[in-house]
Amino acid sequence: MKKVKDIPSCLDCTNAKTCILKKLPPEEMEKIEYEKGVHFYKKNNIIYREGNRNNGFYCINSGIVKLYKTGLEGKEQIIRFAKAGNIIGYRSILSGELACTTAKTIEDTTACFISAYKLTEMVTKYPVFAMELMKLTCKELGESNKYILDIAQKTVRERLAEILLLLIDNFGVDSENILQIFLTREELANMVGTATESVIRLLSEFKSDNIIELKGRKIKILNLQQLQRLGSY
Amino acid sequence: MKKVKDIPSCLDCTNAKTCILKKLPPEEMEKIEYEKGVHFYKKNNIIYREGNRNNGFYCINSGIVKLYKTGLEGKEQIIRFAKAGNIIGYRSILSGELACTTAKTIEDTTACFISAYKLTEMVTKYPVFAMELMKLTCKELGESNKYILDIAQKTVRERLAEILLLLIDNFGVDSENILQIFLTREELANMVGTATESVIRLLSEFKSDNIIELKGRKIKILNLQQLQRLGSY
DNA sequence: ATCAAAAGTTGATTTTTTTTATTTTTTTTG
DNA sequence: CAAAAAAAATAAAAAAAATCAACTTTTGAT
Repeated sequence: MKKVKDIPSCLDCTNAKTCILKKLPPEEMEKIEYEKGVHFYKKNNIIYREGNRNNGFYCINSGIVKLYKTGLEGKEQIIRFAKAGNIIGYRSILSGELACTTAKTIEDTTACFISAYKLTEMVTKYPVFAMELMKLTCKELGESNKYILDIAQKTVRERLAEILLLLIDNFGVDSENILQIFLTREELANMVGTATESVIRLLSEFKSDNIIELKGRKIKILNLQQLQRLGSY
Repeated sequence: MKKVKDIPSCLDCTNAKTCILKKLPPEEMEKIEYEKGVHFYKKNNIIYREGNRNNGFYCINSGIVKLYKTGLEGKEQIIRFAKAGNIIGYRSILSGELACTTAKTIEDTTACFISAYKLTEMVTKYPVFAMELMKLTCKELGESNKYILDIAQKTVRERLAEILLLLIDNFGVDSENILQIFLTREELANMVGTATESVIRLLSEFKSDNIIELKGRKIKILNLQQLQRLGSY
């Protein structure tokens, strides 16, 4: 007897450790189970757009989403990535503003959709959840503030090193020390806040300094310590 | 019959319109009245330091505070300003982290101090307050994210124009169109994220383009429209 | 498998911005 | 009020990064 696979259930979600929804009491979890929607997105699809009014938020079940703002002439500035267990799209609901970023998948992604109404209800009804969500938001705010400092004061080289370290932290490396997120050079540039050519050039430099090894979009970390020195992490 | 002046009371605080504490029920306001501390700071004094563990937050009663991160070689990056009616220092309490910025007065300032314990109590007990605080945090997050885009993609000239517009929004102009916050060129540079000399040069340019007029730290706005065009606001 | 499009690479050039150095002005304070 | 300190202004040189242009490789769709 086989259960309908692929449709994620909050109750036995494998992202339980990191997911904020687990801070809700079990009876509430069950209710959400009925009310939520489950959405599938192919790679490179937009979940919501900067400027939209979100009427709900998303809990990533699997896949990776990039959150970016669009600048003049359409250049993307990646603000952060979201992976399994993370929530996205809640900021604008809580602030009563329009979405400040566009959310686009960079891998096939499954996400649960929970309505804005439900979110405010959860915050109002469950102080533990409210505190936890507040904690999450405040951490994000701290990270954004750090980002401001970095972009304002560090060189492109330092920032690239730091971004690589951040990605290692976030997505880890496999047994061969290969970073487990595969971004285009352009996406890396859009994180660092620089031109694609600059990223290419610097990656080559890191390679000739034996800090990394490149194979297409795969980045193998050869010398973490030196990378940390470069990013003054 | 004269009351003790200078000691601000939440109950008849003149910043009532903007202050988040006003979202608490009256009986709670009265309690805070007894429990809070009132602190006075001279110009250029530090309220708390980046890396500190804050055991409370501050509600600015009068004055202006700059919140900045310190980068390599001690260069400040101003993240935002706080004025009467704003609260500072709450982020690290809620995230359980260390303070991510230093708070320093740029004018004589009076601030009320409320303990971390009280803050969590307020969030847990009063959903309306919790929602309002969440809203505030999420707005701040949106602003920080916008800042990232600007610093990453705009030129120094555009950023300076935009910072001036932001300051006008925040602190207003008097009847003579003079911006009502008086920053050093260095502080402006620390907001824009550039060298002091660049700010000086660009301000001179703005002046010769009849966009602004300078008299020491006083900046008179002559052509708001053109400033907006420059900052693509 | 082939073709077109997208992504990646490289070198040369130009622009922007920072740094350094020096002078002038303003502000502070004894 | 005057000396000292801090801030502002200006110019020139150096460095960092962006842009431009040409070309190669990879990827995805038919």
